[in-house]
Amino acid sequence: MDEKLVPKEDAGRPPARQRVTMADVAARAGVSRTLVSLVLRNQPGAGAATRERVLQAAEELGYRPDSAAQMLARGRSAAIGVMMNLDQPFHAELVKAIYPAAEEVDYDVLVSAVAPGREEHKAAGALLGHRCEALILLVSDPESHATERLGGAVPTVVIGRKATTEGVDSVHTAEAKGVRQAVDHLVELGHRRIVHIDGGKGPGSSERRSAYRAAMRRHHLAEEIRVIPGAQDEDAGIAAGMLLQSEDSLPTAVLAANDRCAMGLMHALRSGGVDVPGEMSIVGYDDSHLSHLSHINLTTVRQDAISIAEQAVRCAVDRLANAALPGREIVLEPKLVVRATTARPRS
Amino acid sequence: MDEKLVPKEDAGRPPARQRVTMADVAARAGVSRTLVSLVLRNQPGAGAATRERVLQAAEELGYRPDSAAQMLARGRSAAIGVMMNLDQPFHAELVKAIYPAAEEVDYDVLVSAVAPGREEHKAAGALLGHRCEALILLVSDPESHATERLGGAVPTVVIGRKATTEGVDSVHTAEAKGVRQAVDHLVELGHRRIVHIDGGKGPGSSERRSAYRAAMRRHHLAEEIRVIPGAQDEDAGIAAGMLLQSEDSLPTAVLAANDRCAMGLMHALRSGGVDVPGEMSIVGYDDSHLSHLSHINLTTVRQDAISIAEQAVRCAVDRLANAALPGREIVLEPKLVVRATTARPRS
DNA sequence: AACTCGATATGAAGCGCTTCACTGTCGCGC
DNA sequence: GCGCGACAGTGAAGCGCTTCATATCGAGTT
Repeated sequence: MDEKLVPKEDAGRPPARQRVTMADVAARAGVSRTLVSLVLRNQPGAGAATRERVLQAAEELGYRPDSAAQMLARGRSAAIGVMMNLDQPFHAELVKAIYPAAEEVDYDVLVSAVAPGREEHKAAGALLGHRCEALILLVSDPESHATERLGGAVPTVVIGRKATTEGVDSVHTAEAKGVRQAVDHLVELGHRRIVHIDGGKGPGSSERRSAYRAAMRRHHLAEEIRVIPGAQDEDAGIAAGMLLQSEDSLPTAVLAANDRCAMGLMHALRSGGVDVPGEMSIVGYDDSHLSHLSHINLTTVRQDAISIAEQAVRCAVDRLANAALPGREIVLEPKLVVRATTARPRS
Repeated sequence: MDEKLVPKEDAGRPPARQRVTMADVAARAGVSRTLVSLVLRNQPGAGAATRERVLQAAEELGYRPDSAAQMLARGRSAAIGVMMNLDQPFHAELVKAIYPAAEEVDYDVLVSAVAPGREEHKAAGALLGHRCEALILLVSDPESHATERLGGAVPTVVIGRKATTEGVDSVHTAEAKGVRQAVDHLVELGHRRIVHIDGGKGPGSSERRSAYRAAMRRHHLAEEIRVIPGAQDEDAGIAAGMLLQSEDSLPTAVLAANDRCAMGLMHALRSGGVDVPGEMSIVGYDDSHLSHLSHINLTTVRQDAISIAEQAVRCAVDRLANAALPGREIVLEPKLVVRATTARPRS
């Protein structure tokens, strides 16, 4: 008899705090497990008094539903998986925005990060193992198209670049437009020698590169086109800054790969005694934390993390409702934020 | 008969890609589900040929074990939950280091981030719902002691400060020692007017504050003690930089709350024409990405994310093996990294 | 008085997996 | 030639939950 009651405690171990289960709550409230289930999910079917009793019992026992069991029983996880890269501050912004957006449509969020020794397919694989119903991939390597196929039939949204797989949605900003706005702004101020430090193989950089070229041509500045190979970090900006200063004459404006790159550039220039924006104007990209800072006050192109997140979640949910939807590409408008690092050229 | 075989497709919906389950793999390989389970977990008990056949069947079907079902059946999740704050770059470092450390001891990692509208107890609660066997809390608010109690009997490790709850372990660096090293270094260089910009209510800042005071006293510099209230971000550094420049005379050295704060300070000083380290030496705290950068080259106090992560995982695992362990406090040695922002005072 | 009905409650089945106890089948030693 | 252990493989139970079909009952309806 009591073997049945205490099946787990034979192993000589201390009483081994058993998990509080629904049955415990049911017993304490003197009702069936089914009813506990109903009450805890706010489903109708229980009387007010009973409901109260159940809630109290749950509270007293510190009951917490087991999400694994829930999902198994329900046949769905009610979770959206998000793959991110911890090195990218913008990813952090996106994830922060995805949480509320997913909650809005009653989904949990599972985060899986790419880390050294934990490549994209591993990170995304973990999400699939947890039976996430949809995947949102914040890619950092624009070449890694394999990951977006990993999901197979699971609705997948790629953030940061166009998806290349049939049936995979994507959300990103119109890089070209942002770059064009930046170039237009500089040209309007009177700049002609506008250099671009590119983002190497980072997300969006090839688009930005060609948009820069196109924008320059539109202003009949084809001869002034100059792309300095870079990356999306401070070091690239510093390197570019030193390169430029080692040359005969400085350009009057630089369009950096992103804010971090712009920061590095500014640092290098100011250390070298170059006045920004007096002698050189600088435009960043991202409108990250950095750029707001009072003394930095970087002119930059803003990508709106909140709308991106909302759109991505919406894509996922729509496709969840109708898997046959054709792949969508949602392109958001970036916005040039003019601050203090751009001005008329001196000459 | 065939009702049994296709129980789900009656609902008029399109064939509804069924999840590939172990039974599918078993059928295709012509063995029992049990055997598939064994093979997939590399357990002995299957012949080499069969094993091969099963693996191939799984491969062909794109089978992926359902971790919820696994955990339900096993009675354990084999996962460690990590609560982090996406705004803290150092948390990112820690999480990156926790992944491999956990893998080492055969645990998965579940990440749950604090975000606007998703407070600590919610983030940690989600982890508990997923039945994480242990919790690692990367706290950003040193006052939020309630979260560490949330886990109840679940092994909990707090990173970043001392735990205040019985039976909760903690891992952090010896703030005092790091600060002392920094002050010693500055004093050795000949500085006497050493100011500290504190980190407000950020993690570790009250410890650093009092360690600064103590270190100054040890050098008989009690009269020079000066703490400027700040925060752990660039803005605080900028504000402090402007404040200092508005005064009659500058101190010769500043110990900043952290690297970001130091960055802001440097920015403000250099914009104001103050030479670093010529006129003023600066020491940061964290040894984040930023400080390595060639042109920044910040002297700073390193906290070793990798060891912290390893220790935290070890604490969790140890307590998992023996819940009755007394609460441990693991204090790691910080290390002063001398770079280019500190030098002898000019005078 | 027999009935229907909504509100409240229950039991049993089953989600996909692991585990445990078990069945065959060999090959080997005595 | 028989028993025995090792190996290969199986079936059934059960993890904690949801869901479906069903039971119970007092109040209205006819």
